Amino acid sequence: MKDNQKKFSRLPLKGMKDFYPSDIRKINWIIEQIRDIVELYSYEEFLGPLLEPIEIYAAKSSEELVYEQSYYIEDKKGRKFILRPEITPTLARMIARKSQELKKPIRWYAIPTCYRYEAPQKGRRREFLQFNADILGEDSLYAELEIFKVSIEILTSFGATAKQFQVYYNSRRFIDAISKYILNIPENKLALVYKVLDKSDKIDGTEFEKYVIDSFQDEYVVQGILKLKEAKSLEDLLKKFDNIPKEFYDSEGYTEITELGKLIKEAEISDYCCFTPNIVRGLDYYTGVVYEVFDTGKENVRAIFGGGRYDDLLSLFSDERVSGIGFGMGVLMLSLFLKTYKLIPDFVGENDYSDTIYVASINEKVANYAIRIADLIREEEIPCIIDYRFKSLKSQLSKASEMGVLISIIIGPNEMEQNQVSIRNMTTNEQKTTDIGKLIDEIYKIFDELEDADDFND
RNA sequence: GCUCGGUUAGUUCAAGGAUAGAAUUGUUGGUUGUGACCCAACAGGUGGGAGUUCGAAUCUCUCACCGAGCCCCA
Repeated sequence: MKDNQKKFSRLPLKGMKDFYPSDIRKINWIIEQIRDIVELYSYEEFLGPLLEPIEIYAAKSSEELVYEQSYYIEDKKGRKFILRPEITPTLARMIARKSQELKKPIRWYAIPTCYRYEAPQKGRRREFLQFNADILGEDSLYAELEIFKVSIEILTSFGATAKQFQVYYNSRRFIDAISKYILNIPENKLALVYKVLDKSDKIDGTEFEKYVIDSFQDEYVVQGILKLKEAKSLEDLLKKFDNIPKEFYDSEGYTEITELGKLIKEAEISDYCCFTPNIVRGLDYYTGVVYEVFDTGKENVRAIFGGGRYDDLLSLFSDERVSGIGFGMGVLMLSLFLKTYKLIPDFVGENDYSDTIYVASINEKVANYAIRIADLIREEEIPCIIDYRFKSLKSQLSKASEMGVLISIIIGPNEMEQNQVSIRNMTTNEQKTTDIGKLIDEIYKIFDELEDADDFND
């Protein structure tokens, strides 16, 4: 009889995803690899609450935006909280709380689940994992260099090459200097310059030109911005301008870019890095060097990840000035990149039972004995599965074989009486009966044989 | 929020108004304590709602969801 009751939808909520074991295996594999890299650089993991007060996000952008594009919840007292759309404000809060106590520079990373109420699309979901790493309290450009190196190493550790991705960097201070000393743009229009440049890669040539003209009526400025968009290198860019004043060359922005270029060269990561004057990033709080990592191919147009330097991150929470540089990376976007270049090996998604022992029992009378045997094996930290069907040995071994188990243990009344077990090598069909005391040794022996056979095959 | 394309067993696909099929997966079995092949049985489906129609998986509308993009992107 079927009941006619309506069943609920099996799908997760819009923009959310169910992670089955095979999905989790891939995600974990990716995350572990990233973790290995940042821990080599001695970054420490932190994490904060999923809920935060709305103000700490609203302060950075308009409150409307936060309400429109965030999940927020109300507690029983009617207070509104936000499901974190990013973790940087939480980081700032946590640093501000203990800034006197924490040794600088601070190197921290986090892998928070974040939420944004937006239309899902390629590389973007409403619930997503983000990897963040930041250095705080290190003002020198070596911090930038380190962040670049970490970014590059994360990707190369997966096997990605300089042909597949590039770090495009710039400095907002450099744009400031160009604007101020060369283009004579008033300071209150700087934000507009950032905004226009941020658009430059997103809309095509003629439309962009129109957009620039609409934004700045001045012909000289318009030409200047177009030069910023087109320049392939620093020298190339500066060649396009006549009469560059000395103040420009003395400016913080110019020296920062040239210094950083030098550091990149010395660190031998020039192949991966490229100065690109139209990279500015959308975020308001960036003040210095900004960068984005792009897939160089056509398949993933979006940035894989990006970051930059922010000088007064703590300002929301304290008067103390701590400068930081960091990046945030969507794990989903990274996995798309890795998939594009086939950098996730097939075995990652598959469950591996090759180190697992399968215990099959002839009948239920030996169940207790079988459980004791399994515990013995687990005490050795060897994974062990018991088949509780106690049916035909045929079906039990068949199951073990299907799963890819390499060693099975067979237990019946005969073995139990003698305090023995039968141990079967599933690849060679060799089977022997031994005393319980020798079980573990026998298991290791078979594992060794299997490994040798494996080496021989290679 | 907008535009376009989708939605049929767990999965991949058929059926283009009348009986929804296959492959694969899953479960069980193929006789006493020995797996991989093979065989059999069983299980499992038209996203929700409304309309047109004698009759709708199929045509129309609508909602939901999925996908590609746009806007946005902390």
